[in-house]
Amino acid sequence: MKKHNCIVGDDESVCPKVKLSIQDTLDVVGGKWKLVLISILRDGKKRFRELSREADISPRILSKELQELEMNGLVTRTVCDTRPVTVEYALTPYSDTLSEVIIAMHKWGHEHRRKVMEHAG
Amino acid sequence: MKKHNCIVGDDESVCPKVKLSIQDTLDVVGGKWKLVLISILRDGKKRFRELSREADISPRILSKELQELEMNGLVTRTVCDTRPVTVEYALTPYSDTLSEVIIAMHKWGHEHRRKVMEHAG
DNA sequence: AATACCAGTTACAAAAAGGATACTATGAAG
DNA sequence: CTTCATAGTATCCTTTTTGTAACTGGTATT
Repeated sequence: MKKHNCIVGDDESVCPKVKLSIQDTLDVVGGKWKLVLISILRDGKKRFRELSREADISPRILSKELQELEMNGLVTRTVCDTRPVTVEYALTPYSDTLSEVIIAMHKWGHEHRRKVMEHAG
Repeated sequence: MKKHNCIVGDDESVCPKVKLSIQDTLDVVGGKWKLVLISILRDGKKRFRELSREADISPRILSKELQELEMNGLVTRTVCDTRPVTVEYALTPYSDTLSEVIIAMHKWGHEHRRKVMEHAG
C-alpha cells in the first residue's frame, strides 16, 4: 500500500480529499497516546512525571510521543530553573485548532459507553 | 500500563473522564484504517473490492477492519444475489453519530495541510 | 556516604499491525 | 477446459508499536 503523499495532482477518484485529510490528521495525532496527552494537557501544563502518572504511560513512550508533538508544533517543552530541574509541557495556541476533534471524540466516547452499558445492563 | 477498564468507581484524579472517553473512542475507531473506511462509505455503500481499491488496503487487513466495524455496529455486510456473488458494505444509522468526529478530523487535516504547505512554499 | 527525586535514555522483548503472495470457492463467459 | 471476476482466507514475513527494567546524570536531603 503506497504512501498517500499526493500533495497535488492526484487522481481524485483513487485518493479523494476526505480520505487524504483524515490520513493527514492521523499522521499527526493518530496512535494510542497523542490525543490522550493533549486532552490531559488541556487542563494546564504538566511536568514529565505528572504526565507519565496521569496518562499511565511509561517514560520511554511518553518521551517519544512528546517529541513528536513538539515537532508538530502542538506542545512546548520548557526547562524550569528549579532544583531538581523540572520540565514543563504545555499546549501551544496551535493545538487549540484540535479542540473540535478532541471534543467530538470525548463526546462520542462518552455516549458510546452509555449505550454499551445500557445494552449490557 | 493497565487497561482502562474502569467503568465505575474509578479514581477521577488518576483516570479522568476525558481521558477515558477518548480512549473508548480510540478503542472503536482508532488505528490506521477505520475512520478512513467510514469516511469512504459516507459516499454510499461499496463492495469489498471497491473498498480495497479506494482505500488502497490489502484484502487481509480490509477484511479484519470490516469485521471489527461490523461487530461495533458501525457497518452492515450484505451478500447480494448476483453472479458472481457480491458483498455490499454500508454504514449503519449508528455510524452517523461519528459525523462530528469525522468532519472535525477532515477539516483539521485539510487546514493543517494548508499550513504546512504555505510554511514549506 | 546513602537515599531520593527529577527527566529522561538504553537495551531488550513482546505484541500488534501491515504487507506480499498465493490460495479457496463460486459461477459465468469464451 | 481455460479464463475471468467475485469475496475473501491462509501463510509467511517485515515493520512498527508498545512495554519492562535497568540505568545515567544532576541536585538535594539526611
